[in-house]
Amino acid sequence: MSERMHQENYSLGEFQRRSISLFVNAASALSLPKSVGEIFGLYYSTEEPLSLNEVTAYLGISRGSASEGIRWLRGMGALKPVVRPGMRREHFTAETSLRKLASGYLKDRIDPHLSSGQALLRELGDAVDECERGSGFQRSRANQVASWYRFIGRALPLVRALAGKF
Amino acid sequence: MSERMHQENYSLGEFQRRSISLFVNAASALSLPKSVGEIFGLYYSTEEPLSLNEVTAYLGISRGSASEGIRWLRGMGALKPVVRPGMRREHFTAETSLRKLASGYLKDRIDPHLSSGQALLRELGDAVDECERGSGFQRSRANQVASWYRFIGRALPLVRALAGKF
DNA sequence: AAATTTGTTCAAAAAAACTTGAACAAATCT
DNA sequence: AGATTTGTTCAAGTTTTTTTGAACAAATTT
Repeated sequence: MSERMHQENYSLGEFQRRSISLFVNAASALSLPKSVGEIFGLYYSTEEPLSLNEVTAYLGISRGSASEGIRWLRGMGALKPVVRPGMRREHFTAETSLRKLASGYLKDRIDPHLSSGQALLRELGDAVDECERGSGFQRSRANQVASWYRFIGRALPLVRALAGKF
Repeated sequence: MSERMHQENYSLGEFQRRSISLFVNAASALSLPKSVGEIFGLYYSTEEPLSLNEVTAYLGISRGSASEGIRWLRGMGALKPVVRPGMRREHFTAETSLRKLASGYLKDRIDPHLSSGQALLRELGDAVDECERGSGFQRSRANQVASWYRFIGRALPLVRALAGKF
């Protein structure tokens, strides 16, 4: 055969396979794509830094998926670039600080919704005020949601802080 | 036309429209279907208890969606059946206790993943133990994830408790 | 410099999630 | 009872999300 095996059959160990299952489960809990869970699980369970190519070889997923997943994980700070001097290309390792992982996730996936939510909340308040006959019912509901947002605004930093203890 | 308008053209007020936007946004933050956000937004912004039929009339969504969405919301305790005696059918109102809403959500969407995760975590630990040469690396990773799960197991009740203050 | 390896991008394919509407059952009304 | 209203279920249709793979660019090797 004239074809060289351009993608060695990297195979996963027991520990890696189980880590991957664990993080795929976590990804599903957070409504993240399965591939993101697989990729992070692989990094988390592998001591050596890995390149994109190695990820595709280990997981048997396409380059597109791997690229996309790695980009996302890196963007939220779950993968750290490793400077292996003299090494061919970019390699990464898993971030293992729960505080950083949590912050990254919150910043990327929650904060945007939170601020757009606050804008909508303001509009809701305006609607009640302007409308004059802001029936007591509407007024009290608007106040209640506002207090919920205040709660969330305080609870999230608290979670980040607590996560730092681990 | 021999057709009777079997679905009056219920129309939404300003306050309702804005509430709905707000909860659609929240639904998206929680990766819930848009229709669920719409339905809860409608209930939250409407003083009178509503039946499924009224929901479809107000929102212009199909009975299937409404049924599905209401079932889900009721299942997690976000809608309360109202016993309007002498009233045609089941009517509901929005639950407004943040503690109950949060508990319901956590119980329905998080707890299941959490316990399946704990099972997987146990398997991971077993894998490390059995394998004998549970390289220090693997051992320490397994311990770390275990501590994360412990953290989450404590943080969630805390969130529930705090949410009770609102 | 040609050939090879590595990574990115993006259109098309596949899969998953959501919605619709029609058939059905149960309750309510005439 | 017959007709009507209300709600459920589920197969089929639609939309959205995710994955793939091929074309391209940059870096590396020979």
